[in-house]
Amino acid sequence: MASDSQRPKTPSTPRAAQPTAAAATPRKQLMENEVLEHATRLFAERGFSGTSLQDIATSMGLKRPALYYYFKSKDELLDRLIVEGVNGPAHELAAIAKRSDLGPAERLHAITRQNVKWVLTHTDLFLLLVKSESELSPASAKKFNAGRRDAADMVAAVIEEGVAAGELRPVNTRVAALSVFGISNWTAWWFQPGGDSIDSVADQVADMALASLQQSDLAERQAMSPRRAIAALRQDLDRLEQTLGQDRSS
Amino acid sequence: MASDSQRPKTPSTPRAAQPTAAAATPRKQLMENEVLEHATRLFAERGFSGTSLQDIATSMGLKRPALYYYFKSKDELLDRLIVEGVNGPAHELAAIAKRSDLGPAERLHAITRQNVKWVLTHTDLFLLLVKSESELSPASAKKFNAGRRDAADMVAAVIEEGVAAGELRPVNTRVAALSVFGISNWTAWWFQPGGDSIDSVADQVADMALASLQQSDLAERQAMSPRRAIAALRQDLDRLEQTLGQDRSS
DNA sequence: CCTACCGATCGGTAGG
DNA sequence: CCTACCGATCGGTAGG
Repeated sequence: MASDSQRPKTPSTPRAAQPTAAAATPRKQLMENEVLEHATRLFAERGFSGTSLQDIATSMGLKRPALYYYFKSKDELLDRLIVEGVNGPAHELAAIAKRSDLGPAERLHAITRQNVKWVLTHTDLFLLLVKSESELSPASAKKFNAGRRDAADMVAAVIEEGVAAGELRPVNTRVAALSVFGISNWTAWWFQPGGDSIDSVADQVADMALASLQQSDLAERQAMSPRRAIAALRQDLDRLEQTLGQDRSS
Repeated sequence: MASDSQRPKTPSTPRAAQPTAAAATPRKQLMENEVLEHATRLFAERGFSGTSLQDIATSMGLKRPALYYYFKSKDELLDRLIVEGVNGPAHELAAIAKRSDLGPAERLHAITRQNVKWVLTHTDLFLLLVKSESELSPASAKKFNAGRRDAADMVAAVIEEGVAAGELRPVNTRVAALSVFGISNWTAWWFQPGGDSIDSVADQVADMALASLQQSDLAERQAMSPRRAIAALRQDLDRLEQTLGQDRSS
């Protein structure tokens, strides 16, 4: 076997610092990730069809055929990215939806917040997904659509629960859920790294999403039991007392 | 001058049924629009780079070079569509923003409603704009960005006014305005012609957009004058009376 | 609005 | 990971 001067020799004892099988081919894995990152950025900017493998190779200082050492085809490259984009946010959102320590309104807020944060920390991948949806392989398109549907169903279920609990307004849950995704996802098009932080934007957008569906005090009072109406009156009196307390002459 | 057998002769009296100069070349104009429509649909589906002139020609039953009888280049075709997409909704939105018969909250609702209706009646053109932004000529990109900025500024100004009037919550007006566009624009990705009507969806989304920024009764009461606090108390009493009236035994 | 043609570039492969 | 090459397709033009 000819020695490869480019590749540093690994220690002769195979068990040294290799906890997983994935670490067996570190060099190739590293380059693979490098290709994926460059491809994500370029596909997001110019679209899948608008980006040639030549573009990707040039951006990495490689010749185009070198990419075939890591990927079978341009389509496989895209499919790899799609899987990443579909599976990435799903688990975190599902985990929030299941939390029993939060009411439905609180979960809706947390989900929106998390969704915005994911979009803004994976903007290239997100824009790539949205722009290249029509160019996916049939298998990837199926996964992509299933992931989108599951996410919408999950949010719709939380909203449904919130409506039943009287925390949210009675609405078309499908329209409401998709609108929550709309307000979240659109951040990808306008967020500027120089201005508000990702956390700040996520908070503001989550506040708006929750407020857009929250039961107003007025509507709540209109459907109120006598006992709760009296409690509300007491609150109003407290508030009035406070207001007058600030200006005793009135 | 050689006569053109393809073009039907116009009546010798030039004032007959020709109100505008645009009607002078009806045949070519008609075909031009036909090309634009097919191009819009295909560009929206597969993107600008993902659609060849061959695709467009085939979809119209023409050979590819025939398209050059109507357009100088593929880029000119795109630019023509961009202008349509940028100028289309701008006037209507600006008109609503200026209406003095409506309060700022009402104007925000009307603007959102109109925006959703435009997106859902021009979905192909809208998706084309969003997907092909990076492939625009420098001149078109400039117009496109200016149009987007103007629209956001206009909505931000209405929101600012609503905050000053106490109708809307104090928020970052830029984030709020862009979020209103987010909830509106995203309808392009999920609206299904079979379900709720465009008007119904536009109403629901506008309700959510307004609610997302509307001053809650609670916050309003907290900043209330004694006179208004007493009025609110009276309303609460009315409501309590009504509730008890439905069940005199309690 | 067509046929015939152009150079450039595309994704992908052979062979090392 | 490179050089050299493949057929296919791209946008655009000549000439009618």
